[in-house]
Amino acid sequence: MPTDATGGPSRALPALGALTEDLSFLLARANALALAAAHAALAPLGLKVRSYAVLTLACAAAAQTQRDLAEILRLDPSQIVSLVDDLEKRGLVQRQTDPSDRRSKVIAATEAGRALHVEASAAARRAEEESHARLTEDERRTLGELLRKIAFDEDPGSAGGETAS
Amino acid sequence: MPTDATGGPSRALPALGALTEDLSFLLARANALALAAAHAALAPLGLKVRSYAVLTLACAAAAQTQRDLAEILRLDPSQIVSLVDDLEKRGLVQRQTDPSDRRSKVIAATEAGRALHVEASAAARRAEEESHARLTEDERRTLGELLRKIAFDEDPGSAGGETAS
DNA sequence: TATTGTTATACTCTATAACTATA
DNA sequence: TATAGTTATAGAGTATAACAATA
Repeated sequence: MPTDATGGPSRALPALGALTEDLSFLLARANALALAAAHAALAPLGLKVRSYAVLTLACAAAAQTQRDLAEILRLDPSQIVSLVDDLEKRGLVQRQTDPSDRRSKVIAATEAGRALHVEASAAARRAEEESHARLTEDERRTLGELLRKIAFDEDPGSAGGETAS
Repeated sequence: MPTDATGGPSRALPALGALTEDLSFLLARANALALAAAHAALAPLGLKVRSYAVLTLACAAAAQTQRDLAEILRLDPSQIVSLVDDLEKRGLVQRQTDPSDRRSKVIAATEAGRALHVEASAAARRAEEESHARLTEDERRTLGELLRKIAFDEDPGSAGGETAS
């Protein structure tokens, strides 16, 4: 029934031992919790975290090709296809052939897509609020800074180009 | 090629926009990075993050049944079976029928298992060191505290029993 | 020849339900 | 009857390779 090597809330766990000190374990668990909350919040709108991310980018100011989306979301281009397929079938986004390079397709949100995104965005925020309820505004800012260092500020000198999983 | 809605290191991404402010997005991305580093570090030892976690618990002081492992790792008991199967075939852990309740099986690490765990633990630590390189000792402690609040300290009054994903 | 989007395929992971043996 | 472990199966998710259209 559970999914990730992480998961649920409180309920005293047996003998977790040193694991509660392990940053990677905590990261995985916190992420699973936030992910679960987001999924639950988006489900009523017919969205998953992935499709919500695509819709979000489609609503962004700058137009993005599918290739862009794949890079931003670190997904394979072939996975973007099915995500966009689904959103397009539901009239939430449109594929527009880029005139300057007719191989590329720019993904643009429709009016309906933008409307749904407003709702979805609010739902996602509520979910985040729920899973981060124990953090003060200050703590959230701090957490953001620290996570950004791990997620983005990697030393350019070190690792080559890790591929997730 | 990529996997998670997150992933790789630096390399300036196009138009990430407000996403860099989104705690959930940062959490997912940081986790994917740490996970990827751990997987890469453990692979040469024939372990994945999951099997390493099981081996770690099998090496712990307190004896754990498969049911315990399932709860701690938030995995379904049926998934524990195949993880333990694999480790047992390789002579790293043993299933011992609990005399006090012959339905249960306690998972215990063998000598070989403990030896491998020492190596694996070091590899995991090196991987963590790599993905958290930009954090000072102080920052890591802070990050741990904040993540623990999200991962464990959930308000007992709120959520019932979310199931990851 | 290289690249974008697409399709197809295999493989892993996850979710469920049933079965057995014990209690 | 309830629980621990097991098995089986269906569905997501992921990884790869190939293909058509365009550059």
